[in-house]
Amino acid sequence: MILPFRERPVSDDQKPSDCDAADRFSKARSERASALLEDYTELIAELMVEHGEARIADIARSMGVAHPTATKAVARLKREGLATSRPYRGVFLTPAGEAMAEKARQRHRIVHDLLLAIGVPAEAAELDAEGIEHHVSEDTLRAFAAFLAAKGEGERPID
Amino acid sequence: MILPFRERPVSDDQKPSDCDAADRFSKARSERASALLEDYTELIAELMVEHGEARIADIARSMGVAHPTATKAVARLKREGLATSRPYRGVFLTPAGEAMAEKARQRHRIVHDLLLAIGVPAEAAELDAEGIEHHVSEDTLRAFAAFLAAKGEGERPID
DNA sequence: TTAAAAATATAGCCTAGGCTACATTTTTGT
DNA sequence: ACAAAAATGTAGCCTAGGCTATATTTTTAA
Repeated sequence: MILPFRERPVSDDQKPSDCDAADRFSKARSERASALLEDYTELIAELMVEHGEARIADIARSMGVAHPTATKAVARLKREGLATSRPYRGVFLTPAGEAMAEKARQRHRIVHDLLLAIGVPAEAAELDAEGIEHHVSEDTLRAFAAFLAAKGEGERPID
Repeated sequence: MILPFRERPVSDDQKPSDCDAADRFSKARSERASALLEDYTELIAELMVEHGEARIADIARSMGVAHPTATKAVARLKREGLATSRPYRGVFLTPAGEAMAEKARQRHRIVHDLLLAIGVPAEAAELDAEGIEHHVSEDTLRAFAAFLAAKGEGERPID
């Protein structure tokens, strides 16, 4: 016999520390949704530095997608006020886009360094950081940075 | 002037350790795609243990989605051979589904423990583990486990 | 300078994963 | 036993994010 959810004894439901599974899953879902935008802004910023411009073809190649997919993504970036572009010209980040890219870059670096500090092989750290970075909250990031600082690996002269 | 990608000087392109950005992004994308299936199998397994059955309503509530969304997800689980169900009855995991749930549970626990060991606040560890777990490779998981073992926190009597 | 090549745009299709609204079946309680 | 409530199913809509195919514009090179 199944009781309606709210009438079930609380202790039977979840541990007190488990602040409702729905919250965790919702958070993870919304992070997944914004992950792509962060990836694109981060990549565009990187291309600007490396090549002086960010072309659709380069973006598509680096993201590993067909160019119409990159075009669509850029359209969404523009819609969200993160980028600008004009037909047949490169893509540029707005200040908001730059800010997002910079935050992503920092988070990526810290996550990557932490994985290395934990003893994760370099190649795995490289690959996994990309997925993990989008799910690291401010609190967690702070803890990572503190851990790195304590290990004396907080500074990286070359990036 | 922009050269076609393949003709650009390699050193200008990316660092040698950067085994093509496209690979990283593709990996992250495919992980995002399977993350939901893992979440559902993990949740269904948990509901089976806690309530003796996994109803659509409970699944939807715990995932924080409307029930038709849960129904669709279950349909996909069935299509992929991870679950079975009959109209107006609960959902059951196949052996493949059980295996996926068990792997997810293990990964979740190790990631969660690692975050705590690093010094992440309990609440943040709880929330972030949900998103992070899907992006942790076997190599990285092994490194996490080794780190925990070295810190003497590999064992957790209660789970 | 002009034809070929490369880059970009656009149209149209697909799947996943959300949602609401509404129909149907089970379960519950009197 | 049966009406009300709860659970489930189903239809249909939306957006994101993939893709291919085809048109158009820029760039390159002969």
